[in-house]
Amino acid sequence: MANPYPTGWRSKSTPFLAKSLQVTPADSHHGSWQLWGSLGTVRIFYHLAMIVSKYLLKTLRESPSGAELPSHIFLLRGGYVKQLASGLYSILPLGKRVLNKIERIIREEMDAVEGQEVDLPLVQPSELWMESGRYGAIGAELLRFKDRSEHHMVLAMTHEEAITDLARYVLSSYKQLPFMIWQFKLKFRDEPRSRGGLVRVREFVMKDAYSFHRNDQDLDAYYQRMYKAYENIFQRVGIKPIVVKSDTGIMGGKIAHEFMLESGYGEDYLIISEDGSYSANQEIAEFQRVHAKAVPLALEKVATPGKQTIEEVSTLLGIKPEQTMKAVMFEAEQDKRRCLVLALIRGDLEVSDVKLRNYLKVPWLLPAADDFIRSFGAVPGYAGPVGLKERPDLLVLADLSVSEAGNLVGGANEEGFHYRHVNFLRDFQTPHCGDFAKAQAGYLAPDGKSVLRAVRGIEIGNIFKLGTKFTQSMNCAYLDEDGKHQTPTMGCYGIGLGRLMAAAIETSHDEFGPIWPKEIAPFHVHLLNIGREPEVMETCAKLMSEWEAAGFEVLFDDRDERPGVKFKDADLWGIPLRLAVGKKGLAEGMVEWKPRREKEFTKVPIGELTSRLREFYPDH
RNA sequence: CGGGGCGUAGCUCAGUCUGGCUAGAGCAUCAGCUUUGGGAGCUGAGGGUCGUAGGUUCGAAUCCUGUCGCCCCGACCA
Repeated sequence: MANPYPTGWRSKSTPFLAKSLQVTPADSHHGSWQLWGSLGTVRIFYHLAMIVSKYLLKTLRESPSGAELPSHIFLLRGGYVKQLASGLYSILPLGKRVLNKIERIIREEMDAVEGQEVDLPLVQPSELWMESGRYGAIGAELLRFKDRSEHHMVLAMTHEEAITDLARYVLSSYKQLPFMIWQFKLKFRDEPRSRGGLVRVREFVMKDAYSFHRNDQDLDAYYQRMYKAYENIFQRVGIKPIVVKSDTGIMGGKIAHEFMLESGYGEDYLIISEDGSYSANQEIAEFQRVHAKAVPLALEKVATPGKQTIEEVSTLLGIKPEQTMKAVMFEAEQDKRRCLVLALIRGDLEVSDVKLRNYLKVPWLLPAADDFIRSFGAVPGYAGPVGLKERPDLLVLADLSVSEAGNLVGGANEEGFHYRHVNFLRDFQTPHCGDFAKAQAGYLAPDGKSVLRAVRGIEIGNIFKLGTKFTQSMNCAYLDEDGKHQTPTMGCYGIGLGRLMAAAIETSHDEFGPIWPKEIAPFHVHLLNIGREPEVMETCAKLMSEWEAAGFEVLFDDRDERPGVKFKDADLWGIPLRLAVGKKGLAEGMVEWKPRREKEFTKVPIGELTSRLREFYPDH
């Protein structure tokens, strides 16, 4: 370059600035910038180093209205993301760097379990989803539309169908099994309500992995390896998840685990035993019922005029709610027939509709309409199982709290009357007895050895033994040693990247901003100058180029801002190490060394910085 | 989908109840000067069809109706 000071002469009164720091585009073909100093030219490559004055980000002094979670506030204030619409976020360069780091970690862990990375379409033909049966089973969350040639299409909310389609194309022999295919891929879910910044969004990138196996034993073994891989991933991003058993829902699988971050903002309720031996999502959590065995007394009708709720009835009769029986009624469709579901449960417990749905194998349950209830001879408010005529479309389900207890007060199916001393088998029967109750804090753990407590959690990943749900419905098969067609069994494993980034902040922040774990911080080093003296700027330029050459990622805050502004932004950017170069320190040959996690800085001789850096990042 | 709240400058908000001059402040941005260790000071500048459509009125950010958007609680969530 002929002219070392081509543009941007800042100030007539401080011409030395132009010599100390002048940033211009380098040879435009190299996508880099050059810093001029008396040392000569320093070329800066974007992927390794960045100078703040050229970086596309914007920090906010105040948090935008509506942001409540620390992760939401800091991601917006720090310039990591920007909201475009409800549940839709633009990722800015700084946020993208964090996501890239997360991707790198996940890719390494997927490699370690022999995953093969692919990329499948977001837009998919509806036929594919009809084939698996999910087109009808999923509601408005699945976005459906027509393309210009009137083909029915969907935006994929997950990729089981597409992956099974790929698997049935490539898979022919047992010799190919097992294998695992995975991708980082956009998902779209038309959520009824997005919330909490990146915690629940409508469009997001997910790492989704799918494994194919000859049998359940092989799937079980691989599932365990994936479980371990997930533990590695979360540990590396600085998160300590609670792992819970979870609902397998209409996916039809067998076993699933969710990796949850405990958080008061979480959408899921987790049930955990005090001794730590049991944990499950509340949807499916089990517990041990406590009930007194009693000698059945004679059935007795009592007048309870106007008393419909458990509370009213038990108060009137002077008994405890646990001596009553509640009948909760739903409508469901089973075998294409509209059915009345009469769920019986002890008065003090609550019905879990997830458990009901899973037992009945139906996708939905609706509260039953009054006239529908009456058509079965039951009376809303006074409904009970006693005296109801058996019908094929009447499904009576008895929770263990009812079938194993006795002498309960239940509805008489007559306006204003209940029965005392209702007993299972003697007064009513049903083959459908089981666990249909929602577990609550304070109940006994399934093993009876400790008490359950409830915490809220954010789901940050799941692993799922799918079984043959997709391979069967979509006709994915292979030939075994005997030349016979066999259906492979599947597992699927997901992690939402944006949510993971938010979860990392939820786990690690202070009042000023995030404290990024070393492995996912957007940069390794945050370098900043205090004062604009030539020697300060030159030292910064020299250090930057030295570290860049050593492979460290450096963010240099070269702005002509007051130290306070730079420190505040440094906190907001949360880079693990902040190094400040100022005239005073420089006079002693020192630079200020401040890990983000610590309150105070220490002074380090300039000559030792690079070796200290290597100690700070031993894995680098 | 039910309940609640909010839409005024890039961001945070005042003004709306009780209609009335050219629609305001702080922060941010641009220019200049000063300043330089935890979000500086002064001077000046740019930036808003007050979400949108209609209505009432001599006159609407303000009152009425519709509509769109955003947030929170609940329902929902492979």
